[in-house]
Amino acid sequence: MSGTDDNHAAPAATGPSNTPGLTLMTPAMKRSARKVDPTNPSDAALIAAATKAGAEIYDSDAEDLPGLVNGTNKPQLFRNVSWGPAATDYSDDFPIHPEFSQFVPGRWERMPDGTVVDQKSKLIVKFTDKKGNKRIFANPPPKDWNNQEAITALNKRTVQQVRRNTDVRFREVVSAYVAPERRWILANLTDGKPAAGWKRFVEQFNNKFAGRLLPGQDKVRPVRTHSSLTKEVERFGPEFYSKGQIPPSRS
DNA sequence: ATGTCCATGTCTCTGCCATA
DNA sequence: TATGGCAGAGACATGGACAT
Repeated sequence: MSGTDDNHAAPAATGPSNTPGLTLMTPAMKRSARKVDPTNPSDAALIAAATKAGAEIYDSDAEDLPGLVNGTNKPQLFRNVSWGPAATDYSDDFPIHPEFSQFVPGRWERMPDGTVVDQKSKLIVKFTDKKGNKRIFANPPPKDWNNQEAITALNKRTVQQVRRNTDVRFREVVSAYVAPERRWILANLTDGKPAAGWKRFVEQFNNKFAGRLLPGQDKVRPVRTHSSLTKEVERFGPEFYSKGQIPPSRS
């Protein structure tokens, strides 16, 4: 993590397990690392040294427009602002592969270089879509930047905008558990738990499946983590595994 | 066309417990 | 008491379905 910024979000090579034609934009930092804690003195100092995004996005101090924001199911969570000139400025850069790091709770986000930036500037999303058209999406700001429900809704909306209109993706497609994997899980559970502990269970599962091509499948099975397997069992234990059955798999 | 919901998989935080 | 590994639970992301 030293020296120059070779860890900016960048178009990563589309991995072998990724859908062809799509570009994977990996976030430079994990969510937890990007969160900023104003309570922490060193973070507070960073915030004090940073500059807030200005009225070109919207005037934060101006009165909101009357009425609730349109275009959202949760208008209580968002401000109905009057957008600044940036929302209609087509002279900017409109990348084909837009970068986007999901909003984190709090107004500020930590960057790879250690500084913090105002997430307000991420509300206006600009890119060139798959048809070559310049697009601008102005997503209303949350009333409370610390409200995770608002942040989640904002992230979902923004990511959909990118996903529907560009070939950029932010995470590799995950593959669902298939029947042979689930049969193995069922066969190796005792009273809903692995007899020899989860660690062993995960190892054995991956020895059996990870990297293998199963009959009727076109892709190699992925490595599963502890969390993935315990969640699978937690989710389907009561209705299926504990009754000696496996959950239905599609395909 | 676009916002949200649903189902599902993964990441992350927290607490427990054995041991140093 | 401090530490490290592990398990459980909750947060949250994704693609597709659904709604308007």
